[in-house]
Amino acid sequence: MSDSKQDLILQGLNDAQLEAVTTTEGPLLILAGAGSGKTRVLAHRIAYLIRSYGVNPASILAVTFTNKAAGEMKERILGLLAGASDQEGEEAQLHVMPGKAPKGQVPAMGTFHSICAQILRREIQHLNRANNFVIFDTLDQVSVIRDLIKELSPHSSFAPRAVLSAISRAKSDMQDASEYARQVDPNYFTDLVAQIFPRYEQALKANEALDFDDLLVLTVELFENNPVVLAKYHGKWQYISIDEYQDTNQVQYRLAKALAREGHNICVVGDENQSIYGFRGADIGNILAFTKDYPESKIIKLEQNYRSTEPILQAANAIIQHNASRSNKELWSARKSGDKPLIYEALDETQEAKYVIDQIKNMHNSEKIPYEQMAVLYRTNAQSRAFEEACISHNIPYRLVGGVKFYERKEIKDLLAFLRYIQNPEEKVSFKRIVNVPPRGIGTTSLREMLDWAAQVGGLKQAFGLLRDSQSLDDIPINSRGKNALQDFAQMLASWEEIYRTCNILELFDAILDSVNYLSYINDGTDQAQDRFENIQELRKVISSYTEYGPVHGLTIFLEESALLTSVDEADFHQDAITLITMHAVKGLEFEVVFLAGLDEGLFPHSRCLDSEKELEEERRLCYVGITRAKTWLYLLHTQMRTTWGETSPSVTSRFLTEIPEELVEYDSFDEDIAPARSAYGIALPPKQPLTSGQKDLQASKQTSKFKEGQKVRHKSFGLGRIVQIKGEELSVVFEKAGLKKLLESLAPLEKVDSSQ
DNA sequence: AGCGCTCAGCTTTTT
DNA sequence: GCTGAGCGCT
Repeated sequence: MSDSKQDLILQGLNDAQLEAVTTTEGPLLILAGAGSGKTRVLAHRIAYLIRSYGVNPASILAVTFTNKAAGEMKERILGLLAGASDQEGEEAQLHVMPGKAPKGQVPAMGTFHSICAQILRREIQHLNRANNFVIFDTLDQVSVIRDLIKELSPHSSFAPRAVLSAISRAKSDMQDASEYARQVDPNYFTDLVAQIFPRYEQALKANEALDFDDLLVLTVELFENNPVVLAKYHGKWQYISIDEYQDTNQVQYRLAKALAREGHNICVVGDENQSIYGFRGADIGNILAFTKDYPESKIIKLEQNYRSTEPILQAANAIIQHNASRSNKELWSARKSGDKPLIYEALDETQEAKYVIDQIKNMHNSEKIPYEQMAVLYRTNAQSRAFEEACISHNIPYRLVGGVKFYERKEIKDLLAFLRYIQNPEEKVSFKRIVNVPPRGIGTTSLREMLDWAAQVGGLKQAFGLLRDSQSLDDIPINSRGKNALQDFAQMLASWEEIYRTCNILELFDAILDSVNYLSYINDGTDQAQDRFENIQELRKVISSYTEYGPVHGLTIFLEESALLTSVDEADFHQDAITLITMHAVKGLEFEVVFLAGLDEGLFPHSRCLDSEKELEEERRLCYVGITRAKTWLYLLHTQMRTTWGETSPSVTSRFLTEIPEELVEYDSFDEDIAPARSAYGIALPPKQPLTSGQKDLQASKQTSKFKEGQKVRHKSFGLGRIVQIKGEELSVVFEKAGLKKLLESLAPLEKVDSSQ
């Protein structure tokens, strides 16, 4: 180890960062504000451990928030160790995941879920479960729960997803079905959940499947009940770091605790102000409890922000000030000068998108900002649509993060189901999906008969064996037509299983495509067919990168990694394109230019969070996360009206916007009384275009009302407000104190207010 | 058995 | 305004 290389690792760090990097022994809590260089610190710290302490890389475990982050950190560390410069602009390597690490000694890195999956793949037999378990994604879970609801409460109208999230919440709090039933407030809904919960767990077991929560829960169970296995991993991982610790839930917390053995070389990094996953059980309490759990722990605060300009930070700080509970860190930036955040009020979401795209074009052409340095952030995935359409019509390249995921598309799920079923022949969700795809004459009746019979003879695998080999098929209780079709299917299965055992995953994939004629099944002559075809080619390309693992193992690794990809992992960051992304998924990323769209009450903060102060504060932290993604330019957007589910209704400016003092922001051509979007209205919607019913109403209303939209008014009891929409007699008015009210013009005690006052 | 049409629910956020 | 479950027709 040369001094110059060690210098490189410590070079360019500020005092606090330096201390964090060189504090290697004992528990360490790093409170790292947004943009304070925590990723850099973590990478340098690991490089330092290896280079200066001679720690074996294989005895280091780093838990990251996405697999992409793990890949990037791995690159950085390798760069540092190789003596390369650690400057920005490293190529992010996609699909670098723990299972695919090159041979040799490397740290274990990945999300909690992917690390646990790997542990369970080796150890789950200690819990009497099958090693070839499949991982159920949300759609698989919903399908199981839908069946159970139908069975247990055929006429109930509860959404499977609501039941699922109740179960998932319980599991991430380490409650099993009976504990849930004991502890929950009984009502009609929770009674149903309590009934479904144990059946759902049984169904998973019967399918030899694990859901996302199981990966964590079972690993904790394994560690807490099996000292020998735990000792093995204690021996393996001496140095542990966990990123985004403020977003760990109860299971993850228990996992971290179990792993940090006597040496307590555990380093956690987090920021209370960026805790945004409370809805899935994350508990800020975990980061606060760290110093209690480890009394000898050291705390280091990183308070210098290297990312954003001071005006952007001021806006972020102004908003977070409104949270009663917040961390007392004061972020500061050396980038003192810069543009203030720019607020723009659009007429509706279409105009909002148009404005954003115009600005993006502008920035790209005149400021020479590459597209990849610009991002549009929003609260809900549904908002992406308007931006996608605007990008398409203005020829702006974009990448959509999240939304309908690649691996959730029908054709991809189909083909994955074939692979999954081959890996695990007892898994019925996949089986049901593929048994009649493409249609081969196995309908609901035959399927039911097959499943019933399989249950009697000891499982699907057994049943298919009998179907192939049996001398007297007459004994098999399936109608003859279905039986023939199932027999043919059994033959196909047998040939795939042979290929599975002897050939690589690509050969298996091609054999399936070929023997079921999947491509011609997909090709129905519609526009979608081409998309589907391309998706299949894309899938084939991904699969071809797993051939090196050989038979059996290649399929296991591929299925595991594809199931555990995060939305950020899935996105292609290689081309110069703007990013469309939710504020949840954007955590950890940064851009020169950030557009925060949809700052309307009910959307952001979301209506479901309005009646709980706790959830409202989480929304505010989400806003803080969004703002602090911006390095140099920040746009804050809201609308006057918005269309959801084909219904147009007036919007109310988000409280988050009004929480920023006026002197900290600027307005884009915003006139106090006549909003700019109104003047753009005529230009943007020439009469040639067909009008929606809402717009027609708006037009019609203009002649009859004595008020104008945008008009300031005073109401006898509600006080000052502004008219946002006129539909005939009905006025929608947003009051400063009372919020949105719908009033009848002929009855409401309303008077115009002079705009000059 | 399989296709196509209609209607309902949907949108918080994610592994 | 979209997806997908369910029903009815062939």
